[in-house]
Amino acid sequence: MTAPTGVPADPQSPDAGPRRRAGRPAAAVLGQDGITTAALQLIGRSGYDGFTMAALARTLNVAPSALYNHVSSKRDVLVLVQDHLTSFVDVAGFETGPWEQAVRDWAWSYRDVFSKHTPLIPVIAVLPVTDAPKTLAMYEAVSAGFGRAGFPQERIIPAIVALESFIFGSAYDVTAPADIFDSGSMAAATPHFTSAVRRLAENVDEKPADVAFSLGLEALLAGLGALRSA
Amino acid sequence: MTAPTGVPADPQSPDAGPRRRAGRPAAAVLGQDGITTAALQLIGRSGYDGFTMAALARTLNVAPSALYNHVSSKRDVLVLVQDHLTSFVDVAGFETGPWEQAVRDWAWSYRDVFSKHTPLIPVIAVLPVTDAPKTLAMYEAVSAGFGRAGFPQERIIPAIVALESFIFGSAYDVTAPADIFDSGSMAAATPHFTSAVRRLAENVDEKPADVAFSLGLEALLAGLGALRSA
DNA sequence: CCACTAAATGAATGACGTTCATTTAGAATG
DNA sequence: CATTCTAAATGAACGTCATTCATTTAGTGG
Repeated sequence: MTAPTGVPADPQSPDAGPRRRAGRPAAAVLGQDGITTAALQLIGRSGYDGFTMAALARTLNVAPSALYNHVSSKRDVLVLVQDHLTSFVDVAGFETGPWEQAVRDWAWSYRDVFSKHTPLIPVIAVLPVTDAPKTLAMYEAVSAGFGRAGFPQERIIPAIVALESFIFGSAYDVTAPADIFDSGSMAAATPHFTSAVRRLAENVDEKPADVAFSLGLEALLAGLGALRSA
Repeated sequence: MTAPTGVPADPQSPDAGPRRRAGRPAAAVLGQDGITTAALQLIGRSGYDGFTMAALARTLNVAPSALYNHVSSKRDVLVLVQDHLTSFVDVAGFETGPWEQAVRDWAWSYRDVFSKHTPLIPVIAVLPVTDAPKTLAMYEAVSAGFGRAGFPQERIIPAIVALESFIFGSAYDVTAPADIFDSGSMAAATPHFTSAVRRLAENVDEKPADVAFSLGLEALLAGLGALRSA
């Protein structure tokens, strides 16, 4: 219905760079790879609040609707980002070193990566591995390590899932405000809790989230390690 | 600007019940308690997708904007719901029974409650306890139990946080699709993982999420329990 | 009796994700 | 070289939400 103008006027504000005309450009918007890295940049710059399809399109000098030629939903973009981030998780230890240290390195790096991306956790946690090849590769490396370490086959997946659950929950913990346990005016009514919190606050050297993560991880390592036969 | 009619015509569709007139009714919209239980009902009926401020208002026979007299944001409602749900978590064991069984009961019930409310987890995980009195009460009961069981004061909060992290992550796991680990066409490229998954699938008696949760919880119980002095 | 105030209204706003008809211009085909 | 095919981009709608605001209403307390 709208009168086509052949060369549409650029409606962008003057600060925006020159916008590509319609038609097939040199290499599209760079496809899913380009979208993924652009999304990662945008998230790094503006956080997940500023991460909007419109903002992502602006980053790529493209109209928002153009994104839907390469991706079928915003959730799709999040999945791409998630899978990309997984390649930063350290699984090297599983090929060489002892099981315990391998799990330690893996778990810490896994937590660190996603503590900066907690909005992805609800997505990852229920995502079929088919939709995330790099994540699948990570599972393969970890599974192989568990097998080599002498885990019975039927315990490998449950053990990994248990560790992952702990990791995801702990990633949230990293982002919690420092005063999350400050009971404020209710302190008198909660003596045991309040005194325990005070003791925790006395330790100024280590971050509370790291203390809790270390404690839980070492407990899991000891408990799960006992399942090995070798 | 709009001409006031004194008695405004009810613009609702015929299926809606009689709408209250403006002004101060008998007991408001029931205040925060009423909103909380209405929200819980609505979520139970329509899930978190259907849980919208408009839908919540309709449940209460009220205009959406009226909710903002009692609550300052949708997130506020979620916090109210979260705190209410916490009262369903079982902490009875901490007052009577042995520590291990108390933690078991607590952890399982905690996971079960929030596995049906995973959209609340990002909210809970970073929520200051001041904003959630019932949650604070739960922490008090748990802290007291840990103290009685002989935990050193400075380890109580980290231990609870570690357990909670594991619980939150595991709550997501409960909602994961059954085929989440089906590697599909990539099966050949991931032999270790694929064979481990196959072994898991052979167990038809127990749900995978329960196996993983039990495994991780028992490991944590053993590992953390060793911290007790008594 | 009157001023005060809690509470409800409904219209308006501003994001945001997503859809769709249409256009464009390389690539492929003959 | 002409024609057809098609991936990719456009911009104008939508529809859905949360949230705000000026205004009205009706108990309550002085």
